[in-house]
Amino acid sequence: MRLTRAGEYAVRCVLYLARRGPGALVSRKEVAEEADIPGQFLAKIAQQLARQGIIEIMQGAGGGYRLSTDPDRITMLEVIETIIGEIALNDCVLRPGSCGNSDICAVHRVWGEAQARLRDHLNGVTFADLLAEEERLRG
Amino acid sequence: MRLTRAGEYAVRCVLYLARRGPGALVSRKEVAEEADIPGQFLAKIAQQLARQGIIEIMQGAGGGYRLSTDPDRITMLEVIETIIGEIALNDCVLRPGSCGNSDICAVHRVWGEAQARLRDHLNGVTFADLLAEEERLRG
DNA sequence: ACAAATAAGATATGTTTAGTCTTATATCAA
DNA sequence: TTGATATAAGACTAAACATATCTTATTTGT
Repeated sequence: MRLTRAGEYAVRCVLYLARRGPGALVSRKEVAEEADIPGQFLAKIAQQLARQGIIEIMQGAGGGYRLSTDPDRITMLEVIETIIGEIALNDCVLRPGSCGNSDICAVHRVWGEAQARLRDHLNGVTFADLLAEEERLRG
Repeated sequence: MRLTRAGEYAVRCVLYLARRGPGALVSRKEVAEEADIPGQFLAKIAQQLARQGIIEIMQGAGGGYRLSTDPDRITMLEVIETIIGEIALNDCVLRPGSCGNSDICAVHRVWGEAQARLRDHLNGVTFADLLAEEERLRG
């Protein structure tokens, strides 16, 4: 896998919305400026997050973005995989067909295990955790 | 990070050499054919592995590749990082300077931890382990 | 109706990956 | 010492992907 810029922006976007409070409606402009994300690019990313149900997008004047649910119910894994697809460390793990002998491939197993651990780890981190950690780091 | 094709080929190459026995000198042609790696591309990869001291390259007629040491002293992490550089899940973890506020960045910490775990895991797998696992899967 | 805001598709642009081509060099054997 | 075999190394190419930006349309509030 690889955390692309887009994935990083998605995390920043959700984290910023979480900081502004669960119910806050925040304009794209504000998110883009404060989280340092190119505006139009953010629009694309936000659309994916909205399709996934992580955020809600309000159109028209006074519109903007808002978290769909509480930060403690949004995990880093969810946000990242929404943007970059399922985390896969190599092709043959994600698509067994691409590795001719995946049944008898010992390497395959190692990658599968590493991938599972990584996903588990990221799935255990919510945006509420990130907010709490931020508090701790600042305070 | 991302396991590139080159990284995958490197693993296959070392694994094939390990299978043929620690002292075996194997031609590039044989490795390329048996491990299904484009010949010229394998040459590049082998050169990197040789520079790192993982394999030895014998030039000239009758030349080829050979493991420099026992399979139980070569880890997957070593082989992979020889080819793709240090495993990094995102930029700001590898280069703290690229994240403006890495000191107070909670996300940063999560990535750092995930990265450390992944590297530890891959560092714990040697090519002797892979051979043993292959035996087990075949048997 | 107008202004503010996002939606969505088309279009660059740059970087990386993956691989090939070519020329040079090294080694062995006859 | 010549020819065949084999790798070394750098230049080059093609395709894929990432990272946007541009343009036009649509939605919403006043």
